[in-house]
Amino acid sequence: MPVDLSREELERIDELVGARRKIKRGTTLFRNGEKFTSLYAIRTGFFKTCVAAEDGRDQVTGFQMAGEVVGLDGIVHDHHTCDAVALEDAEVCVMPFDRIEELSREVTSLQRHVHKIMSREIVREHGVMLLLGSMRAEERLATFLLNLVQRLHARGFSQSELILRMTREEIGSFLGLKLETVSRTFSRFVEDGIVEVKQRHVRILNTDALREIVNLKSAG
Amino acid sequence: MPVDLSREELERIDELVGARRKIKRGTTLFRNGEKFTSLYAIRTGFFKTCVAAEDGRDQVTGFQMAGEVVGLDGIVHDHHTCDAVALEDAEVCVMPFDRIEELSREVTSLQRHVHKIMSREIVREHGVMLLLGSMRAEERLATFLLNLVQRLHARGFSQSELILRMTREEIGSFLGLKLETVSRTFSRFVEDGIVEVKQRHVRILNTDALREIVNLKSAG
DNA sequence: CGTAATGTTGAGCGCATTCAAGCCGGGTGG
DNA sequence: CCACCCGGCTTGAATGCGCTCAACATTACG
Repeated sequence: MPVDLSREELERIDELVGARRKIKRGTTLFRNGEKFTSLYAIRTGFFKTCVAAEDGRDQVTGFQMAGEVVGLDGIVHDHHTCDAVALEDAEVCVMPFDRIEELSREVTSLQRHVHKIMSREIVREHGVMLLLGSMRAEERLATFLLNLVQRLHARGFSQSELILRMTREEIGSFLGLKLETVSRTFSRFVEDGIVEVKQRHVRILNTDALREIVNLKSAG
Repeated sequence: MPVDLSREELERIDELVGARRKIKRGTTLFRNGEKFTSLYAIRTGFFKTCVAAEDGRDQVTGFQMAGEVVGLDGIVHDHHTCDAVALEDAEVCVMPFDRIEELSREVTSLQRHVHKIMSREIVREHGVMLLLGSMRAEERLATFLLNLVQRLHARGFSQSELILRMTREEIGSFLGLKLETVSRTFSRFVEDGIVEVKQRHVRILNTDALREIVNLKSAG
């Protein structure tokens, strides 16, 4: 948790980090219906969260990487309402929510931090709603790639190269597209010289072109 | 705020309700870019919240009614990232966020309540993402109507009759559809005897049929 | 090395959109 | 009181984007 804190505050916050937990690729950190006890800070690895409709269809609601927090959905009803699945071997810090609430009554900056994390998630989801509600396939994929590479860059990775940890189907589920459409859209980007794609390895050749696709939208 | 509280706690919470504010129909409670200071509990009236893309398109992210809270988006960056527009004359309680944080350090049940409100919003948005990402027009509108009537019923209104406070275009924006599609879908429901529609007045004749539409989905 | 999972590509279709015309209802001013 | 206007709504016809279905290619993995 990268916040400005005094040493004393930091020591207090160490208290709330309970056990660490390793999650094997393909297994769940928590599942829809399970009792909610903790938030999880991702240390390493990559997750997806998804909600399910009764008929079996599911919607990926987000992809999370190191430094991000999952589990906020469970607070309202004391039970989780989505699944968190590791897309590669991962490790998380388990932060019992009781402790978080207890500590954030004493440490103002932690309280503030928790509020911001939740608000950030709300704002992020607003962005996804905009994407799902009004963008076309190319815009969605361009937005997705830019967002992903930006978050990776903030973690010290390349601005132009990335490895997708998720399948075309999972990307499609997140973006409200079928996997074939995702694949075709990738191919169009490749034809246009915007990216190189070799399976899950993506190299962005022309970031500005991606930005244009996002900004032109239907106005073009 | 309907929570179980001791008398003392209730008195403390009264402290955080600052002024009330009246919002005329068509005007904004807050706007994208404005400084964030407070959350707002809706006392009367009906709001929409919407985010804007650079090119002018906007996406309605939700409709809010009495008893619901708006403004959570502003916490992360100390500025609002969406607009809240009154769809009819409305009145809200202004709750300065400083006071909320202060008080919720002392009143455990308030702290818990604030966390639940934010988590509830996150879960609600998951549902909208599922809708936008994987449902067809009929399912979206059926889901929308059922949700609206259920929330109204919880406030003492009819289970089967409602007045839409928003235009077809606003419904469409929320559901990721064009206004013509919303209109056509309403017409289809009318043909099928599921609802009666006279402008913004809607009477649900067959709730089960709406539920079926939602649950059958593409599996049908 | 063989099998299953994942990804690519093609052809045809269908649902929602686009474009366009007309309708309804409420409000305003003559 | 009626004529008019304008925003909101409905409906029709044609288009097109993304989906479905299907075949094949590639990769991962036991």
